[in-house]
Amino acid sequence: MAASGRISKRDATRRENEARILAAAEKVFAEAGFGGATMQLIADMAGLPKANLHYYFATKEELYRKVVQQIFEIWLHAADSFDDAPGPVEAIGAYIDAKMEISRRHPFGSKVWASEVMHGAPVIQDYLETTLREWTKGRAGLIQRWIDEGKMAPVDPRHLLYMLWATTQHYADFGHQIETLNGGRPLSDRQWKAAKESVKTIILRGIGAA
Amino acid sequence: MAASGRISKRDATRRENEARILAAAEKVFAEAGFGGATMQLIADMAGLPKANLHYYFATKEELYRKVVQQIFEIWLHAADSFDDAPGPVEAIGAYIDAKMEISRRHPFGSKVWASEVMHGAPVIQDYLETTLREWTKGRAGLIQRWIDEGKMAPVDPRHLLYMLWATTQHYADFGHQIETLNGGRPLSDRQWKAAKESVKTIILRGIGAA
DNA sequence: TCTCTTTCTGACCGTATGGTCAAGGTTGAG
DNA sequence: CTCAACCTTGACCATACGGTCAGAAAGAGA
Repeated sequence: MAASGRISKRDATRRENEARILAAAEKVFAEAGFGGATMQLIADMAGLPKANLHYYFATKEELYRKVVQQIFEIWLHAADSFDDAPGPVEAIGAYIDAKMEISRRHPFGSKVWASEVMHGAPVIQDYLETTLREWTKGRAGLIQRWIDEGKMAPVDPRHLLYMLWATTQHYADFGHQIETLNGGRPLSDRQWKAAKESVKTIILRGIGAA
Repeated sequence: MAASGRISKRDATRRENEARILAAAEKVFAEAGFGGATMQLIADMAGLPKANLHYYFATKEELYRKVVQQIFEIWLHAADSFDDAPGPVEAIGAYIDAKMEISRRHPFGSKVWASEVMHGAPVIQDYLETTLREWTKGRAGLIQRWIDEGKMAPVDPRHLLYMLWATTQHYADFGHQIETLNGGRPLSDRQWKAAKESVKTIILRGIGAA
């Protein structure tokens, strides 16, 4: 029974299996693309028989959709940093920090998202047209207000947002390239910190807010 | 015979067919990913029977490799802008212009490249380790010199380069998202110009070179 | 025109993939 | 303990895909 806070063994197993599958799927979709990913590979990586995947997720599309949605949630949540800030320096600084952290912690998710958008967003087009459009409109308005109040230089708010997305996500999506150019080694803690600082410094100075 | 400047009908056809196939392949690989792309679809788009593709390109991998190489060439060529410039403003300004123009003219190529790198660069890893590594080292050194000469603010040259790549390529790779946020319409000439200016303004001011 | 080489193509093949299913196991409420 | 609901899985199926091939067509040189 689930009426109390008690979770039954069934519920626990279900949750764990779903989580395992989603994690494996995220990785496989990121590394092979939707077309290149196979249910068998995801199953192996999750340590479950393939038929079991289809018990939890009827089709490959459905599984993929869940993965993409999961990422979108994380994405949106990072935007909170943007809100409760008095001005552009704090807001954008915190947003860059948050998004860089996501790039570091969820590189697979970022890649799946990038892949989805690059392929014309067949699965999450409606999100783009509703949630993301709203979000963008709101933040662009906020930035415009800061400009009007003289808190930053007059730049096109939308292109600034694109720049923030591009720059931060690049560290996840092109992580392999960066790693190669770093002598084949992943960025160290110190290097990640330097990356964050570089991005923040250039952009904040670039918008005349530092 | 081809000893003279004369091109035989055969050579002409060959060239045209290869070009058609490569163009179709670029588009299909960009829109579906390597795994999602099918030789049949590429063939249809090129207006040739599938078996004919295999006459010109033995395998799907070989065709894909050619597509990626083609892009890499264009990529490198854009870097010329970087060289014959007296200082950061001219060099980086011209580089941004060139790369934005590529994003606009070759969005499919950019996507294929992004996809390739995101999947761990299985095909062009050697290019990353040789040509790109050299190129990056050279430009980073150049930027460092400008910093030492007081022509720009002290920023990490590599992270600046990543920022340039990320920002400019974003307009190709995430073009669909940008289009959606633009009310479903592709960016107009005017908007592309504004994009270029925004990027240049923010980055050049960001590195204290404007 | 004749002949040799290159190009073209419909039909075909083996394989891998997404998805199904029926039978058997496990869990938990009453 | 019982039974219904839920979960697990090996075996199976239809399809679609990359790639092959034999022979027809077309071009180039003589």
